[in-house]
Amino acid sequence: MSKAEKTKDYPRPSVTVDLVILTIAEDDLKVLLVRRRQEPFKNRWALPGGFVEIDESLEAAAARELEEETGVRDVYLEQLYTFGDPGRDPRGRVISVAYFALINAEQQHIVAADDAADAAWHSVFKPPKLAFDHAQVLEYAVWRLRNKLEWTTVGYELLPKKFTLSELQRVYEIILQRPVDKRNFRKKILAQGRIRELQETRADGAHRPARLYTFRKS
Amino acid sequence: MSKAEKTKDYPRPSVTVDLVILTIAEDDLKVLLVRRRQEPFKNRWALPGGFVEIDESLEAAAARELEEETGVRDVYLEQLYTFGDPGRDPRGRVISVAYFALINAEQQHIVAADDAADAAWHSVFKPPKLAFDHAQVLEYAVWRLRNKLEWTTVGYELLPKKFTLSELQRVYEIILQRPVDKRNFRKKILAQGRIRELQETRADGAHRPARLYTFRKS
DNA sequence: TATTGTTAGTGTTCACAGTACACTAAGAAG
DNA sequence: CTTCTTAGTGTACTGTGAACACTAACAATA
Repeated sequence: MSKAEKTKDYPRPSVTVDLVILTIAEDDLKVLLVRRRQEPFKNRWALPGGFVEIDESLEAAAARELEEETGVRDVYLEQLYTFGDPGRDPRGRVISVAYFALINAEQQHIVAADDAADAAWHSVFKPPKLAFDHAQVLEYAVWRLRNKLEWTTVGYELLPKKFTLSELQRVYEIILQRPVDKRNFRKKILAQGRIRELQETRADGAHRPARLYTFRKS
Repeated sequence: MSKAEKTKDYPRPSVTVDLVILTIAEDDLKVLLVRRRQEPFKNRWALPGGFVEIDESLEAAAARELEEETGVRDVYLEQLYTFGDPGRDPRGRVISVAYFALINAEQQHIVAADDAADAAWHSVFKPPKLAFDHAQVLEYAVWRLRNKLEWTTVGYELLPKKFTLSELQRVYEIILQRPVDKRNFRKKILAQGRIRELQETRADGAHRPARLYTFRKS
């Protein structure tokens, strides 16, 4: 900032936001990708994103793009990292602020805006070849999600309001890609005191119905 | 990125890097600040920083600014967060990618480049009023450093090659702002196996000399 | 209506890590 | 040789994470 007075002397890069939109579906962790219709990387899959408007905060730009792509708002959204290597976009200098968003199964109605007609969910664990440096961005997002899962309550963002402990456990197993002990898991989660037991159960098959819980936002 | 094809339609923000350069001195955690000579915030202290050149990576820009301000290179440097609220700079849209750097006592020869003649170390715990949103940036840097201290080996970046365990403990106490138990600290640090005992001691006063250790980069 | 299949739900033991806590060792100064 | 100051060391307790197997409740069907 010390030299901001010289603003006009400097050629300015373009600034975009790229979104890693994650959800749980089909017993897998999925990322929303859009197929590119222009060069460069024509027909490759890419993370959704777009330019930051001149009078809009980075977070607002990310939220706007998210809503354009998925129709959802008011979901978990966090800044990830800023990627700005010259050469990451063959058309010129583009600095991209990556965000990651978590949406739950109830919010997965993709309304695919014009510029994202070819949007689809892909497994984050075996994604297609991605445009730009998006493979790196995605990898970092998954790493960050795994870390946050252990220290925060982000897991709940991937579930609907009411959920069973087995569903929550499955979310952890899918993200961490390893089995989790049922008893230890329940003990730990309940000890945190972040969820409230409901006087309700859900039966979904030929077996004992599961008790429903809800996240207690404090 | 999906709309990058329309680059030319968008007014571009300026992009800068701001640096939170931290060191241990005078038994305190210090940040390097520069006094602004122009409006806005004339005469206020600010984090050093500057524009990202069009063909330079963000990290390279940060390293370059760091070297301009302090003369040091090859030190710990990590991207912190990107601040981009419209209005954070009264002159126009400026998006700033914040980095934090750690330098040790031996590297504190500030060579104050032209544009930073008024550079000085200030306590991070009671800093002067800062320009722009730099107070927020600084606060976030300290929070991040505290976290990293517990999970990584960043602490060693603040010490010279050879150091005593008491010096290392003091670094932890200063950053965490709480006393640390000597025996538990030594046990934990030695158990990590990240430092190597040297066949050397240092006497600096009327008391038993302390054994020197060195960080083992693996 | 009894049996089978399937998921829900529950406690205890053990290993390890973090924490609390007090004395001896080695040098310099006087 | 006494005093002062920092370096250096071990043990007991507490809480947390990990391993591990059986009963409960329902639907389906024989």
